[in-house]
Amino acid sequence: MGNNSDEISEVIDNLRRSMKAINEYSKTAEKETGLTGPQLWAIKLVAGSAPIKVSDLARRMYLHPATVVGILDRLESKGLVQRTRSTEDRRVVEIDLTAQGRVVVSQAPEVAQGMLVKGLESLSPKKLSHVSESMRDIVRILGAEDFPPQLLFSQEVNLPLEPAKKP
Amino acid sequence: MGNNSDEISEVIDNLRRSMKAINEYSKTAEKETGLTGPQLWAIKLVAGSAPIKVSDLARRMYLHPATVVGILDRLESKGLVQRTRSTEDRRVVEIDLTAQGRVVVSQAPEVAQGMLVKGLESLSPKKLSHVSESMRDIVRILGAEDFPPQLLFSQEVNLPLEPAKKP
DNA sequence: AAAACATATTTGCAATGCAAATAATTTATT
DNA sequence: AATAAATTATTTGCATTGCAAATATGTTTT
Repeated sequence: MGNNSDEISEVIDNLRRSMKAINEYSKTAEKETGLTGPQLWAIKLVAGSAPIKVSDLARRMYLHPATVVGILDRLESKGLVQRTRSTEDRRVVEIDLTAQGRVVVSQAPEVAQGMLVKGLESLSPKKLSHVSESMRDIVRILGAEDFPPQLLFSQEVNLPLEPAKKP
Repeated sequence: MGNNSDEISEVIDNLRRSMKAINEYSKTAEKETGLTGPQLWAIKLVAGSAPIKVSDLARRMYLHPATVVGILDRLESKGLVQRTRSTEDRRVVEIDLTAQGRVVVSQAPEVAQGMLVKGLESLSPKKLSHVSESMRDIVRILGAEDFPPQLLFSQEVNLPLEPAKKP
């Protein structure tokens, strides 16, 4: 170490800045939609793969089912989601968006993701590949290769961890 | 857009993975120290610049003073910090570490930061400069250049936003 | 049929976080 | 000097997140 030290601490600062910025933008989205972060996250996940079981939703959010039940209670009381007990397996509850919920989701900004997509698209291919490689380095350093991505702008990521339903 | 799309979504995934990893490590640190994230954060800030006023601490944590008071209550009841009312300005309360608090801070792992420092140090200078530049790009994309870094391993960052005390 | 398992929920708890009100003190204004 | 205004920390009240443990109901396995 020695003269790298400034560059290193700059990288870490910038990582923290990015995290803070992403969280801030998510806070802005909260204000615009009237939903809290977890609520927004949950409703977007629902929007992406409705109908979804409570347990699956909890799995994707890495939260305890009891926590998700609370979040769903609040979303339901705002009229944004609805629960229906499955007829196939009467233990499970399927979560769906209401019409109002669809409106909210469609208007909810995806600010951080949106900015990132737009900004990254504007980079030269060379620069983009540097960024891409750098993020891989950071992920490797953090030993986070196996962390599943959490909340994405594309719908077909984040497959459920459970086996598919039976025929 | 088009064929960049995979690379872009990979960057975003990796950014999220990193954030998640950093948060997870902070959770681990919580378990080891018996302190919650905000408590650990607060006590480290105190350690870095004790004695510190409540209002300064709140400013540095970007939290409402009332919130910080609650955190300090819990740290104080664990015997890790102590409050002393300033004699110069009897409105202000100075926060200090207790001996026990110093022990906790000295043993508290800085996992995420530690791993990053170590990992970044092991990169070749060329790679490090790519990483460094890439993080600058991301910060610029997010418009986060002016976000102050929050929680650093070095003590002399994060200067208070208030004017210096008068002579 | 009984035991084991799975699913969602309820209850009870602790912590974060804010806003508004309050008490004490200092600074500014008249 | 007296009053008004501003600052500092705190208290109170509230909503939310988050978990663990217990419960109710239903399904699968033995």
